[in-house]
Amino acid sequence: MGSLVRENEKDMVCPECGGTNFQQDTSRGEKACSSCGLVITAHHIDQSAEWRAFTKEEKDARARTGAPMSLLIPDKGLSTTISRSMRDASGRALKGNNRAAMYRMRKWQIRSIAHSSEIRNLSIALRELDRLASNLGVSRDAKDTASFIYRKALTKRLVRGRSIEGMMSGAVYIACRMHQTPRQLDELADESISTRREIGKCVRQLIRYLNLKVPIPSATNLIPRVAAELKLEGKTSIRAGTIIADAKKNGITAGKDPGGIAGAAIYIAGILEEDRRTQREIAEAVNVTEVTIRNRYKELARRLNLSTL
DNA sequence: AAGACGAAAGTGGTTGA
DNA sequence: TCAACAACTTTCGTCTT
Repeated sequence: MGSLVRENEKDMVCPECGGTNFQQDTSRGEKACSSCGLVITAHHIDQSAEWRAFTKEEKDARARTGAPMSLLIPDKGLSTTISRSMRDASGRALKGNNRAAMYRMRKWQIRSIAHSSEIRNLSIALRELDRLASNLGVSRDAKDTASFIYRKALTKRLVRGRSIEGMMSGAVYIACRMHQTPRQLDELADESISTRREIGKCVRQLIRYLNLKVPIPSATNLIPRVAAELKLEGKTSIRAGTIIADAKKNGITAGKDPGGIAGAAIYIAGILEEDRRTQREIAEAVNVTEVTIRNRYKELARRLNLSTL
């Protein structure tokens, strides 16, 4: 299925303007023409399994058939422990080879327990990832990245002492930024049990200890998603994009909430292109208040000499 | 009546001593 | 660790369409 889609993409031409460049709006599964904004394909549905398996055993274990496995029972009740007393069943001390063998077995057993606890953690975490990704419309690529980040965090023991949900939310947040489809901390916090504050902490930890380089969220990247949400015409979202580009050149955007900038740009573009949205609608879409939209928009209008406003 | 505007006070996060 | 600070929010009264 995947290859088919990719082949079609290669020689795709926009029926509206004949353009050949397309912008992927992964949050909605939409693809839009870069020059006129026409939405070409909507609703790519991911029909593949949300997990990956490399061996038959793994596949069998994860297929959703067969008796349910409870993740709430540690080791599914099958664990055995080897004591460190180094004595046999009748209490005699072990000697020589036996002793060494027992020591090795114990070591491996401990390792396997540690390993299985990671797997348990991961299976909970990946379920959380699925939930977050589908509720937030996160692309498959970003999802993979999030899962990769989480695994790294797990092996580096960063999850210890923090909630799985918070860490996973942080991983998703970072992954989205890396894929140029930023979500806001508030959006994550709405879907997660964790608070915005906790997620923020996790994000900082992840970036610091995994040495991730994460692009700063830019207002530009917010446009496609918001445009889709507000059903803007193509020309309007393009106009908004150029306004933001101008604003960046003039250095007005530094230190400002990208949501506010994007909102203001869209508001202005709406007026200029006769495709108006109310401040309230926009404010809701970009998660800032109307007041912020107003402030940014007045600032933009003044600094960019947009006299028609 | 809905939308836009702006003042004033409050909040959470960053910075620099 | 604390205070200062900028950006943003909340709230609310007023003006405009």
